[in-house]
Amino acid sequence: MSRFQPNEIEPKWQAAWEKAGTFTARHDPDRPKYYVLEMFPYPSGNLHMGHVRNYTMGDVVARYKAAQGFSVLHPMGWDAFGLPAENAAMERKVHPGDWTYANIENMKRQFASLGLSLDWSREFATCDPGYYGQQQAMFIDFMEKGLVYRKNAVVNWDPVDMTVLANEQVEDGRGWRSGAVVERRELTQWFFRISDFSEDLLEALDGLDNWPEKVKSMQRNWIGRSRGLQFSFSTVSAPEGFDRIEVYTTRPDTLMGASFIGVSPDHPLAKALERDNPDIAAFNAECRKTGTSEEALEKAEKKGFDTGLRVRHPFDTGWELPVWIANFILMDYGTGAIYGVPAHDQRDHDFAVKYGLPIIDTFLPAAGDHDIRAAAYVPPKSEPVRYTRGFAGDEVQTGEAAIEAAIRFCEGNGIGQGVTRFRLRDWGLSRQRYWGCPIPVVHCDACGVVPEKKENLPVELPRDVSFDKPGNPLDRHPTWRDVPCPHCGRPARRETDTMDTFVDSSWYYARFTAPHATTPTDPVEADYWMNVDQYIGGIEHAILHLLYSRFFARAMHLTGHLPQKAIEPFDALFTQGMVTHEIYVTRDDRDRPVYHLPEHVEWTENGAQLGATGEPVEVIPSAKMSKSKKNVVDPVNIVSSYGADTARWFVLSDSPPERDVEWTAAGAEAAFRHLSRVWRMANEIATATGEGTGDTELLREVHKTIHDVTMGIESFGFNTSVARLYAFTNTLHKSKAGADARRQAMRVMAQLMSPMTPHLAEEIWALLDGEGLVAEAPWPQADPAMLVEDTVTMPIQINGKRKAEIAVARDLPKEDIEKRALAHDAVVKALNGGAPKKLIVVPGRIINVVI
RNA sequence: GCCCGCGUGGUGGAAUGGUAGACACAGGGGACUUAAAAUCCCCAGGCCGGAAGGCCGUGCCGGUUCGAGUCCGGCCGCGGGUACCA
Repeated sequence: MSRFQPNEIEPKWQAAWEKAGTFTARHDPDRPKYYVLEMFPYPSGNLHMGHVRNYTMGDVVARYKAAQGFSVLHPMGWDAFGLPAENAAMERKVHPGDWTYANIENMKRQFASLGLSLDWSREFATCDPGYYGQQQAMFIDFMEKGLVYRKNAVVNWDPVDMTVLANEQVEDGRGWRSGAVVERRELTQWFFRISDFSEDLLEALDGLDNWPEKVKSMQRNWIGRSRGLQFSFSTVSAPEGFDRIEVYTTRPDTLMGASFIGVSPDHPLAKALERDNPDIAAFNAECRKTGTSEEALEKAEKKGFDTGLRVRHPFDTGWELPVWIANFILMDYGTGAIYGVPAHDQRDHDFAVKYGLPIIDTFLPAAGDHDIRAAAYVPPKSEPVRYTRGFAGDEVQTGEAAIEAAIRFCEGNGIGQGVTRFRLRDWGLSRQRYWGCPIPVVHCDACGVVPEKKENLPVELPRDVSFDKPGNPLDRHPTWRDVPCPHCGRPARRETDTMDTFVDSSWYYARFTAPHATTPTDPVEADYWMNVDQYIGGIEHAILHLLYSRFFARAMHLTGHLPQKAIEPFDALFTQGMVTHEIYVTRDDRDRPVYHLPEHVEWTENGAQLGATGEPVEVIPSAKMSKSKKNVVDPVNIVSSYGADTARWFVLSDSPPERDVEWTAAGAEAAFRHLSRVWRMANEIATATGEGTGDTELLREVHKTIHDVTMGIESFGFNTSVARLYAFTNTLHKSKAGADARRQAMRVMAQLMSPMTPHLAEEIWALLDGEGLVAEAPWPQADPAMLVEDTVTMPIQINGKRKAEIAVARDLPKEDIEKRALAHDAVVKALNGGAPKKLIVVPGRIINVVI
């Protein structure tokens, strides 16, 4: 017998599938469709284990659903715009387009070796003009529907490189290349009105029954609906135009505990004051040196500046409160101004202690006490508390009741009004970069902002650009920028901002239903294939990508590009865990981290070191594999030495799909050994003859295995399906059943393995005279009658601890089980002549004797 | 900081509130072999014990329950997101 040789059988079956057109999606009105989609990859140039895991999972679902008779759509494409291409252009003097398409070619070849059941005829990259041109057409439609607008927003500005930085490019407040302190700078930018959909995007989450609760929970918090009071304080001797300061609070019941007013450094009042006050200007400038990310702002040391202005408390005009500028107040949320209640907010408490501001309690525990000097008192809003400075509602009431009472009271007294607000901000889509989808508008001195004519789309990126200077090459392109106005024909300027790459990935699922259509979608195809029945991707996309896609589907429906049923485009979502790996780092002469690929690191008795130089390497615990940290593993080596089936089997077997998995080399060898063993068994069985014993027992195991493996796939418990197939391999190996029974068992096993190890499954299927391709064979059915056992083993617990077990007939009445249990030696001994306090019998499950 | 997860043997993990550790990896013992590889068989949570058996055990502390890895509360640690990484 020859050996198991994946590099021979895998290309053979890949060719057979291609010849048969097995994976070509067919619009077949007579069959139920199933659309399975994995989040498409960024073409970094190399497949990594995270891809293998993600796409193998999707492939299991796709192949399984096909076997169940569905007309399956399982497409693949490339999320091809983005920063790394521009970085490559700067570092290696290659054109971003050339770099990207070369990466795609390379990765596609690697993909092919995995034997995924993909319909490559639908492939596209988001950087194809054919794709982004349709995106531009939709942008224009969105403009017409009022879903797009422009406003000022802040960006990270590198004053040395004179360029806008991504948050990722800001390290400790400094630009990653220049090392310059980053500043916040305002630019006019394009926005989608996603916040118009806040309520709908929130409410509709309740209907997404097949989404993970954690993702819905994250989105709910992100959208962040809050109920509160908006009102204004009247100011004392403020600059002109600032007679009032508008604030929003979710805790109006604490108004009598107000201690100060805080405004954002970006608040109009703060900006007005800094014109005449150099100290305020200096403070604000200092605040603006914090990056734009929420994380940076929130983690920064809380600082304030007393403006000297005062406001009057709305309940008591003799009570004046100081107005501070505080660096932790975000201009983007609420009104950019708050009042601080140190007694009931820890951040305000810290601030009050730091600057010697009063701490005034408004409520205390209903029973007991709380030292308000030491820490803020912040009980859950649902907990009843005793109001010491209440002004509406009962003395003892919950925060929730008090908030509503306070809103009613204030509204009744002409002090502001109750409002519902959302944390969700509009989606800023402008990027000052080259490698993205051009925003298809023209700026004309006479006509203003004019959309490009649709017949002129796509607005293509110019090829001839240089990256020798930082900043957006489109901005300094000699000819691309200067165009006639589409409206009046006079000289005008193209918009040089491109779109956020999240726009590209917000509708690709819809484009896959008609990837070659001359409109963004084709109504007939969209109607047949939408929605995505199963979407699979990383948890890191739980909020932004998925929320933006939900918004985009709604916007596409409003502009006639998707049917009503597709406004929630993903019927079911599965978030797989990440593939993690240790990180290897050394420091450069400026003590900045330099990351190293695992393949460049060697382990010695002194620890990890660089293979080339022997320089010691610091090992940082496992984290998400990312190109920037270089903690990536190349699966190509595994495929070339063990074959795709081994790689697939391994990534499915070692960890539950939703959990992170740390990649190890150890398991690959074991996976290969197992598949070799299965292959050997199939060869033995193929030539076996004669009768044996235990045919029925083997058949029962076959049916139990069908059941368990099927349940595993249905519930995304691929690792348990794999474990079950391991166990069945052992069973079949030990079985003394006759040749026919073992052949039948082996054929079923090939079918059950086919979604996971499709090449080996085909080989075995052919070896055992299976009909046609196993990839096109119907899924085996478990016979329910074969699944039930006649006797069951029941554990006997005494006081909740297992002490014995008895075997009873499956349908033995409860009373008889009780009798049998009480008669058991261990129970008799434990009872010592007495009667049990309680006897719990769950038939088929457990017996618990309480003494 | 805030939001969301996760935490089980040496390792990856299994377990509708009902026998914790299935199935593997690494390890140990044995068979086969001149030998090795490969393959096959067996052992294996910890502690005590020759064994029978006993005690402990799912990050930590507490609670609900006849019964908690699973549910609830509070900690600790790790990870993801934090609106310009994708």
